Amino acid sequence: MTEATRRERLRAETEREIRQAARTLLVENGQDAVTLRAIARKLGITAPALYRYYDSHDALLRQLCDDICADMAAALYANLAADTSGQVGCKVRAVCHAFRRWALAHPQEFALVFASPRDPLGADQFGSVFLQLAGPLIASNEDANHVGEEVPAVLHEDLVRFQQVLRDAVAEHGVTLADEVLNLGKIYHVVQSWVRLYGHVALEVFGRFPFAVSNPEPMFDSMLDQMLADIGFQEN
Amino acid sequence: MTEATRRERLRAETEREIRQAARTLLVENGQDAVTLRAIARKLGITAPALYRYYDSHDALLRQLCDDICADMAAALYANLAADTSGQVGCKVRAVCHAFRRWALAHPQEFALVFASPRDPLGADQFGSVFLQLAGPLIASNEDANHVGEEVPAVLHEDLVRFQQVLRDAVAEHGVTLADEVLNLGKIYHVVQSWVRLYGHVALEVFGRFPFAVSNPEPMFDSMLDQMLADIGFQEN
DNA sequence: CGGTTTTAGTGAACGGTGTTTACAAGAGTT
DNA sequence: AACTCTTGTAAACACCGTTCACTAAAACCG
Repeated sequence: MTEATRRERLRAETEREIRQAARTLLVENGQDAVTLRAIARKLGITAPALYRYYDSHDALLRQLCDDICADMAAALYANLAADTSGQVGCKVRAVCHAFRRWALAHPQEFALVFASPRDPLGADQFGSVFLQLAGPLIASNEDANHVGEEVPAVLHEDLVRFQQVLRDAVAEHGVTLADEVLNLGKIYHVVQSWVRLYGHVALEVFGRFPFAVSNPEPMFDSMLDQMLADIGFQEN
Repeated sequence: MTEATRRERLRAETEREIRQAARTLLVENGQDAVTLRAIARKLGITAPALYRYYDSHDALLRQLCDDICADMAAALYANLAADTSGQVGCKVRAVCHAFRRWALAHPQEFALVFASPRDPLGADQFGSVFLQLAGPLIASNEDANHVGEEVPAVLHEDLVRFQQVLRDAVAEHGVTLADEVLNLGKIYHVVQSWVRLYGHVALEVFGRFPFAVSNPEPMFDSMLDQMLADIGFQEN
């Protein structure tokens, strides 16, 4: 079964421990606490040994970001699967709520992955995770609304590119979409929804609402209602 | 004139230099480069001397945040004053564009002030700067629209509190607002606008749009159009 | 099996960091 | 002139990322 040699197994195990130690440090003590020496201390080895696994501290942080994204994607998919209502609107709500809950429960991870002026955009990065869900959800809402709705002409080029991204994402799930379903108007509203979703969650996680909000969840719900209405889902 | 003693003047001058050195380091080399020793080097003094001015590295960073906020506020007010159209919609657009331009031109500052999981919310923090502008702008649009519009009851309490914040902000400019003008429906839309504005700008600065956007400005303009329509300003 | 190569880990070192402490020198005050 | 307060220094401590020479064990190979 295990085709790996003994050494490869040990190496994989150590690498797993490194990632887990880094993650624990991030969660419990913040980004600045994720130091090579602290990680090494947790594993009972010395700091230079980590260079056998990662080229630099920065590379290790990048790996950490990828792990976090993967975990969040898994959490979102799990919440999506847990919704058995069959109604698309409910599924969208479930995913959005899961995103908010995850961000609030993992503020350090959210800040690291989301709001650092890092490299332009990794292939397996954050937004793509969320929007790989958007494709199938749109696909399952076959109403061809928003057709012919006015979308500024300057945006067409970018929206068509995004349309292709969504089409590819859906294709991986074995579904092909007609242009009437995935029309530009709807795509535009998806982007707008992403802006609002991210805006609300980031403001809440970073505590940057312009006034004290006693309980932001109803405000989030209210925003979701409007988003879903804009995007063309019938009221729940 | 100068009521300060010689020593007080020197101290104030040194403090000014410290702030400026910190700012330069942040802009030119990123947040990690804002080091006590680097700042001291720029001033030709040693690092421990800085402890005569700030309790800790963290306190200095907090001061830096306040400076940045003040500068951005000044930039926004300048752009507001530069718009002589007299039309409120144009003024709103000017401020929003100024915010986006400032964030894109100062990504390091934006990231530091905006997206670090710091203390809940400083008194002179970011959102408040922007929304101190919102009050007067709303005030100058006397149309009592959105009256009686449905706003979820759970949000009333928070919105009333925010209403008071805006009223106070406007009062500082010597204006008092009637409830019909500053009604809850409009307040709600202001908050929603802040969410969208922040969402777009943060996504753009951090490069977290889910697909490559060739030129995000038209998308921003388009969002502003919809925002202004939602909030009840007549089309420009 | 014996010899060789590859690998994972060590320990010491370099230059960097925030911070504390003891101390010196000048400015201001009486 | 004597005293205090302020502003700076120098040395030290513990930590950081990173490099380098080196060891010991694992894997490979004839």
